[in-house]
Amino acid sequence: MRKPCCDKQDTNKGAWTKQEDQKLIDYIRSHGEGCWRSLPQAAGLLRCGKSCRLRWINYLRPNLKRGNFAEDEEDLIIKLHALLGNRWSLIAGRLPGRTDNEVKNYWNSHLRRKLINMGIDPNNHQLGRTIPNHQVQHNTDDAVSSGPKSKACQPYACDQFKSNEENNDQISNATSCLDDSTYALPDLNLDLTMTIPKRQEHEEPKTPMRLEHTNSPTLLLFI
DNA sequence: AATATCCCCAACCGCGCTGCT
DNA sequence: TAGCAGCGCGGTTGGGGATAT
Repeated sequence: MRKPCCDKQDTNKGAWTKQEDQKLIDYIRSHGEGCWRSLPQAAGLLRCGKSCRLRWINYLRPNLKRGNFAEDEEDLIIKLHALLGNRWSLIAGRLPGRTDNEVKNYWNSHLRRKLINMGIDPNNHQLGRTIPNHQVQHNTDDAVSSGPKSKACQPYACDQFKSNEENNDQISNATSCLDDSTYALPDLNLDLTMTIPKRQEHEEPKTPMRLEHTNSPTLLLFI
């Protein structure tokens, strides 16, 4: 049995107060991010470290964009979701000032519905068709080296989409508002190079993560 | 104006990954 | 190599505001 991340009896839960926010901001300004487990005590907060980290990353961090997503941000999220599935942190990494939580919430509350209304299955980015098994071999877990976490979403099968596009009038209608010329993966010209903001000088450079996608360019993610 | 329902989003929870001993 | 601690991620929840009746 895993130990809880903190002694929950002594921690506040729920919405953060302005005083708590200020304590967290002050502490991180003078000591920097990190050591989340010991941070609450050091900062005089009755919160668990996880809660502090989340509050900082999702709300208090400087340079966060608040408010509505621009149209180009929406398009980018849809395209990246088609490629990466529910890898919200990777998707958010391509949207300056946006957090994974924000992107995830926006997807679930707006973009999912938008795709559904357009007749597109938001889980696999297909146009309302069941995907034959042999055409979804290159799923997210195969394409992106990571653990067994991803279970909700099949990435976009570009060859399937192309064949649909040739034969189905519905498709051009449904995808028109997504800018057809860029929505189809083979033409997608996304630079998905990702860099770690702060790498210590003594650290070895990480090996790029290779995303291989049938009929699509190889993508390298430096993480 | 009051009540019900819907929807958004901040926050929580559990689990996997990584690094250290 | 195993065990542990800490961090990060994705899924889920619930409070509260917005909207409908």
